[in-house]
Amino acid sequence: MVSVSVKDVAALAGVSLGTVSNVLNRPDRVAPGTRDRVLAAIDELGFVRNEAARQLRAGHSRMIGLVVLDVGNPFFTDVAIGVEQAAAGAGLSVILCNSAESTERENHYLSLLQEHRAYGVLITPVAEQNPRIEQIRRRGIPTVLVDHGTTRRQCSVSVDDVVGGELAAAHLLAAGHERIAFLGGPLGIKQVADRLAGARKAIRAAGVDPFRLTLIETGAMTVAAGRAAAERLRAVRGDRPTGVCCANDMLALGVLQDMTRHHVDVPGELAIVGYDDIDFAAAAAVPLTSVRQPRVQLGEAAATLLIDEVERPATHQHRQVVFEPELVVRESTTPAAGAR
Amino acid sequence: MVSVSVKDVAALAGVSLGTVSNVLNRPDRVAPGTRDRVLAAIDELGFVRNEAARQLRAGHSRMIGLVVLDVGNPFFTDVAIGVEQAAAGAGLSVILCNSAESTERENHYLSLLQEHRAYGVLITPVAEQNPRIEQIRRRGIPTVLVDHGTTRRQCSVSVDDVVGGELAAAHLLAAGHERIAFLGGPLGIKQVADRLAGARKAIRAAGVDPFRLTLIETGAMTVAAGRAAAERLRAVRGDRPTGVCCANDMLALGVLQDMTRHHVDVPGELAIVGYDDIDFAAAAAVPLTSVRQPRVQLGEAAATLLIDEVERPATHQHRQVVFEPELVVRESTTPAAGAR
DNA sequence: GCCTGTTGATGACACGATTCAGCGGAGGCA
DNA sequence: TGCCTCCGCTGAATCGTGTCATCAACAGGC
Repeated sequence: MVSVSVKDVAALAGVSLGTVSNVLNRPDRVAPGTRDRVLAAIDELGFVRNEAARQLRAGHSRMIGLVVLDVGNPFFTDVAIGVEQAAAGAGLSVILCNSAESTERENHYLSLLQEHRAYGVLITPVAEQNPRIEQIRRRGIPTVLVDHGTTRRQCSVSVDDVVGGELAAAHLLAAGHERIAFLGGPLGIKQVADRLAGARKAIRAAGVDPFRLTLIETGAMTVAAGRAAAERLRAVRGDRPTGVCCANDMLALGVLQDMTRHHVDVPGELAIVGYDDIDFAAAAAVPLTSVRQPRVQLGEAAATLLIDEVERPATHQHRQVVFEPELVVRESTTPAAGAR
Repeated sequence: MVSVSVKDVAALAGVSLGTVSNVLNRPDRVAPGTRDRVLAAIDELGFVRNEAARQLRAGHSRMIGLVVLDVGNPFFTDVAIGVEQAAAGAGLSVILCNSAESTERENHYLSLLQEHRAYGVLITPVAEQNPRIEQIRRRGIPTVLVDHGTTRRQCSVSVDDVVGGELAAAHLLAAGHERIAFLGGPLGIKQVADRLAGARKAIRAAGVDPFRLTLIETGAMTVAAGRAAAERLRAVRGDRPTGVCCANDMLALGVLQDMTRHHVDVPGELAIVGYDDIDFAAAAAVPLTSVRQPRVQLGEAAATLLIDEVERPATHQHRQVVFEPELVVRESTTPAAGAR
C-alpha cells in the first residue's frame, strides 16, 4: 500500500501543489479545464485527504467530543443523534465518550479531546464542578454543558429538572399517594439533586410534611441499580411508600422488574414514575408514566450553540437554553383503562 | 490562548526538541536529572501533545472506527463497551459511527475513517457486500466484520445466527406451536437472513411443512418497525400464527406493545421470541424469551483481533471467531409460573 | 597518554495539506 | 506603446512531532 498525497496528484495532473489544494477547498478559483484534470488525477490515484495533516495546519480538528454519563442509556444515544444531525450539517463529526459516571474516566476523555484539539466539547459532567472543564475552555476549546444546570461562563442546554421532579411528585400526590419515595443517585449528579428538589417542592405545596419523602440513594442510574434499590424499598419498615419517583427510566425499569418478581402489584401497591420517557418506557412490563424530555432537540441545541461559538466568536453570547419537561401518564401510576 | 509545543518546553528546560520527545516516548533513554527538568517545564507550561502532529508523523491514527447499524439498540452499545475495553488496554480510542442501516451513511463514515487514517475499522455492514470495505483494506486499514458471517479475506466475530434462529423456532415448536411467523428485515441484512434460515431448518427438522412459516419483512429493526409489523401480523387471514420469532428484541418489544394495546394475550394467543436478550427484554411488558448473545465479548474479541492484525502483521492469521447463542426462556412463551 | 565503549543529548529532516506573496500573461484603456 | 488590473497558477514556508545519524563527554583498560 502506497499512500498517495497531493504531491502525486499534482505531478499526474501537471500542476502545482497549491492548485490541487485549491481544487479541493476553493474550486471556484481554478479554471474549469485545470479543475477537471486535477479531479481526474485524484480519481485515478484514489487520493484521500489526510485529516491529520489538515488538522495540524488548521490548529484544531473537526471533531466534536460528546461526553455522556452512560452510553447504555437510550436518553444519551438520542441526545447523540441530535448532536450528530447538527454536526453533520456543519461538516463536523462526533466522537462519543462514555464517562460511565466516573470522574476519572471523564478526565481521561477530556485529556484525549484536548490532545486531539477537538473542535469543541459537549459534556454532561459527573460532578457539579470539574476544574478540568474550565481549564479546557482556557485552552481555546469551547464547551457546552448538556442537561446540567446553568452557568454564566459558558453555554448550556438543559431541561428544567426541578419542574420535572415537581410534575412527577405532583402527579402521585394528585392520585392520592401520601407516602412517596424518591430514588436516584449519586446525589452529587445535578440532575438527580434537582429532580429531588422538585419533588420536595411539590410535596410542600401539597401541604404534606416533606419529611414523609423516603430518599433512597443509588450508586448508579442503571437497571441493575434500580433492582438493588427496589429491594431496599421493599424492606422499608412501617408504612411503605405507595408511590416512587425515579430519577430516570432505567432505575424505574429496574424497580418494576424487582416488584413484578416479588408479586408487588404496580400500580396497585406501588405507583412508579420514571424520567426521560425513553422508548422502552412505553414497552415496559407495566407501561411507565414518565417525564418526557426533548432528547434529540437537546443534542441539536447543544451542537448549534457550540458551532456558533466557534464560527462567530465576535458576536457569540453565552446562552442558557432551558427546555420544559412534560409528563406522560401511563399505567404504572393509573389502573389500566382497558381490559386486563 | 497560545498553543505550546515541544519547542517551548525545550526552551524552558534548556534542552533540545529531541530530548523532550524522548522524555515523552522513551523516558529510559534520558538521564533522570534532565527528565525531571523537562517534566517540570511541561507541567509549568501546561503542555499537551498534539495528536494531529503525531498521527501525521506516524502515518496512522490511534482511533478504531466502530460502525454499527443502530446506536439506539442496546445490543450495539454493549458491543461498543467491549470494544472500548479492549482498545483502552492498547492505548487506543474508539469512534462510534451510526450507519442507521443506510449504505449511504455507512460509506460516508468509511470515507471519514479513511481520511482519518484510522487504526482499523470494526463494522457490521448494512449490505452483504460493500466494495468500500475491501477498498479500505487495500489502503492499509484492517477491518474486522462484527456479527456478520465469515469471509476468508478478513477477521470476523459473530454469533452463529443459524443456530440462534433454530433455537428460537425449536422452542416454539416444542411448546406445541405449529403456525409460526418470522419477523425481521430488511432480508438483505445477513443476520436476519441467517436467523430466518435457522428457523426454517428447525421447522423442517420437526417434520412440519416449512411453508407454514409466515414471513413478515420489516424495513428496519426498531421498536417502531415492530409495532408496524405487528399490525400486519394481526391482519393475517385464515389461521393466524400462534408464535413469532423476531429478528431482534427491539422488534419483539414493538410487537408486544402492539399486541398488548389490542388485547391479544401474550403468550396465550401469541408467543413471542426475541433476539439479543438486551437488558430491556427482561423488563418488558411480558418478560421476553430471547436468544442471548455474548455482546460485550463480541466487541472485545473483535478489537483484539484487529489489534493483533496491526501489531503483529507478520504472524497474523485471519480468524473467524464464532460464539454460540443461548436461549433464555421467559414468560413471553411460557404461561407465567408465579402468581398473576 | 591512547584507544574503546557507553551514555546522553543534539538538530536536521520528514510527514502532508494549506496558505500566501508573487509571477506571468491577457486584456482594457488612454 | 505604456500602464494598470485581473486571473490563474506557482512553490516555498508552515504547523508540531518523531526519528536517526551524529557528536561530545566521560570512564575504564592497557
